[in-house]
Parts: sequence; C-alpha cells; structure tokens
Amino acid sequence: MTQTHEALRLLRSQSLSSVVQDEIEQRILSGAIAAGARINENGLASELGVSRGPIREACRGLVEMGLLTVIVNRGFFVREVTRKDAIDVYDVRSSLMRLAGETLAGQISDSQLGTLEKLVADMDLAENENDFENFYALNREFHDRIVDFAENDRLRALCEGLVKELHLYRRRSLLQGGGLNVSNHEHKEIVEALRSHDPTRAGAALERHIQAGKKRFLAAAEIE
Amino acid sequence: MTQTHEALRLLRSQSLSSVVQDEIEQRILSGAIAAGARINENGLASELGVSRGPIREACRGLVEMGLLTVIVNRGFFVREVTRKDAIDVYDVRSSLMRLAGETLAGQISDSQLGTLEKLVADMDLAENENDFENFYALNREFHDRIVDFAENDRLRALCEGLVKELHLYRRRSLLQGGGLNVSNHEHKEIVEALRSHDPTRAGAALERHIQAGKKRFLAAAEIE
DNA sequence: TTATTGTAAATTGTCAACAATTTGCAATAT
DNA sequence: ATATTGCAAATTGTTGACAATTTACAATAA
Repeated sequence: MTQTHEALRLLRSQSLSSVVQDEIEQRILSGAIAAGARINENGLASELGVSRGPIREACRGLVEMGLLTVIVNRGFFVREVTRKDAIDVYDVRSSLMRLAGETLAGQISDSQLGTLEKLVADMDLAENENDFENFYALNREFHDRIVDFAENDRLRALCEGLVKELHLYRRRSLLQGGGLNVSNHEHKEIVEALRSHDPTRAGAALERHIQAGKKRFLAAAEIE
Repeated sequence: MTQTHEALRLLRSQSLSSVVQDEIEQRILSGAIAAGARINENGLASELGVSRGPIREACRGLVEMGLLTVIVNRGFFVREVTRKDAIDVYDVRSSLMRLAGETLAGQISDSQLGTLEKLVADMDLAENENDFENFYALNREFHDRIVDFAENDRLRALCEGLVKELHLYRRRSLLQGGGLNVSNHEHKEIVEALRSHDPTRAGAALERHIQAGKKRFLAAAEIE
C-alpha cells in the first residue's frame, strides 16, 4: 500500500498534468514516440489511467517548450527538427555557453574548479576504456555544471531547453552513443581558461567547443 | 452577423485555447492583470464566454513561456520578476543580440541596411520632437528587424520571449514612456558596424547597446 | 486582544459526455 | 485503373459536473 500512498503524496505536490508532461517528454526524448507522430489523446489517456484533460494541458506546455506542434482539429504532433533548426540551435547554444564562460570566469571558486577537473579526469578514464555511455553522461554533466555555476536562472532554463531540442534531432542520427569523437582536450582548455579567471578566454573556449560539436554533428548527420 | 461569421472562421484556424492564451498574455503584459495576481479561472472563463478547459490549457502554455507560475491546488499566478531575474534576462539578451549581429554582418543586404537606416532616421525625428511613444515603437522595430534579418528561428523566438519577460518587470517601473534616455547614437554605430560586414564589430556593438540598456534600466529601477 | 477551531463558500483538479471535424474505406462513376 | 462520393469510425475541441482542497470568516477559548 506504500505505492498508493506514494502516489497520493506525489499528487499533493504535483498535478497530474505535470506528471503527464514529464512522462510524454521522456517518451519523446527517448524516441518512444517518433518525430512527426501524432499524440493520441485517448490512447495515452487510457494507457496512463487519466482523462484527456491533463493530457491536453501537458501537451500545451510541451508545445511552448518546442517539443510538440499543434494543428487545429488534427492534434498534437512531435516536432520535426530540421537540419537548419539544429544549426540554429547550435549557434544559439554556443552563444549562451560563451556567456556562461564569461560570467563564470569572474566568479568561479576553487571547489567548483575541482568539480570540473574531476569530471574531466573521469572522462579521460572513460575515454581510455571506450566507455562511450559513461563519457556521454560525464560530458553532459560537465556542461550542466558550468551553466549551473554561472548562476543565471534564465540561462540555465534556456540551455536545458536547447539540449532537449537537439536530442529531438540527434536521436534520429546516431550521435550521443557514438561518442561523436568529442575530444577531452577541449574540456581541459575550458577548465584552464576558467582557472585563469579571464572572461574573454573562457567564453571563447566554450564557444569554440560548442561550434566544434556543431561541426561533428553536421558531419555525422551528413553520413546518414 | 459578420461578427459571428468572423468568429467562426477564426475558430477553424485557431483553437479557443490559443485565442485565450493570447488574450491572457495581452492582459499580463499590459498590466491589466497585476504581477503576483492569481488567474481566476471561473471569473476569466465567464468573462470570455468559454469554459475552464481552454483557460487552463492556455495557462499551461503561459507557464512554459515564463509569464505564469503554478502552485498545486492554489492556481496560476502572474510571475513576479525580480531585479535579479531582470539582470539575468538582460545578460542573456545581450549575448543573443551579439549573435544576431555576428550572424547578420556576414549576410546583410543593401536593402536591409536601408531599412535599418530609415528606422534610425525616423528615430532621430521622433527624438527631436520628444515623441517618446513613437521613438519606443521604432526602437523596438529596429531590434526586431535585426533579429529577423539574422534568419535564425530559435534566436527570434527566444528574443521575443525575453522581451516579454522584461516587460513583466518594466511595466512596474517607468520604462518606455520615460524613454529611458536611449541614445540613437548607439543605433548608428550598430548600422555602421553592420555595413562594414565585420561580425566581431557588429556583435560587439549590439552587445554594448543592450548592456547600456541594462545599465539605464538598473539606474531607473534604483529610483523607484 | 489574540489564537484557535470549525464550518461555509470559493476555487482548483479531474473526469465523462457531447458536438464538430477529420480520417479510413468501401461503393460508385469516369 | 483512377478519381470521386458517401458514409462510419476515430479523434479532437469544448463543455458542465463532481470531488478535493484552499480560503474566508465567524464563533470560541486563552
């Protein structure tokens, strides 16, 4: 009975809509619901054991997040991110990561530098062991931490959204798992720049890094 | 009867939810609904002549846009943008406008330069006549055009959202009407930089311009 | 006076049902 | 064979109703 108790406790702090929204988001990003596919409100409602109300509310939120599009009288569809969209997103993201670097360089603490260094070291290990999955997770945390440390809530929210949007494209192409040949050397450069507390240098290092990622991504997308 | 006909035609291309969403957004940005105020679903529903369903769907969208927040069992509230929030948004916006400048410098056409020059000239006129309202409108179009011309859809959408968010804060303080002492000189510098097709110079000019706006804004907010 | 408790009203969260629209598909015509 | 027409089923858009929760406020106690 602890399960229903848990469920009830959850509903006092979260509405069904937000739980459903997270669930649908998960399914979209994992690829369980394909790009371009329609969200079947009835089907999803009965599968999740809720009515269509929360489903539709969740979908409205996901539309504003850029994960769904809506066509009147036809329904909600998983957004199809074009190559041009992905390029646009990469450019915006590189610009924002540059801001993160510029901001962070002037305020980063030794303990924060330590955290980043640890992540880079772990990535070295993962790289040597060809543990791509772990490398990917560490890489993602590395970027997340940099944004977190910059302490700009809007920046954090936007970066989070951009990464999700890229996933919407990425999962079609190989990417992530494949490692995309991310060089840990760039990460070391970034940490060095941050340690020097030079905003311009740190911003440039991060911008270069994302732009390099964009190039790798485009090269990989070319193949498919 | 042409009115109901119009209304019906509209509903075939737009859902009630999106119409309601625009309406609520308008009320928030105009200040008709105060920051921190709760959205009364029943009240708004009967006032707009719709049921609570579309109202709630619209609110979910506005939450994701950052104009509303939601508290379980308490409802939707107009977001209260703090001074720190505003600073964060300005920093993000200056970074994105820099990207717009960098992008645009390499691809701007003579006709587009002409459009921007015309706007600057009109602003000169409005400035001389102390027509603050017109100056504000022209100033806004100037920035919108620059973003449009950069042809990055994500950038455009994000900038639009950031401007709305700033309005949420600014409308309390004086803002716009007060003119905030925006110097047209900075605009001329921006156009010159774009004409030189130098990405770095154009990006820097725009970043400086928004940062200057941030300073003016903070100084004005200090007074209140 | 100030806190506390209890109850009624207001409000939100969710659901089920109905009307309007779209989709699927067979029957028909070209 | 291809296009067109005409239903029937599926699906979306919207509504009204009901349960759960919060808010407002009067009655009571300290």
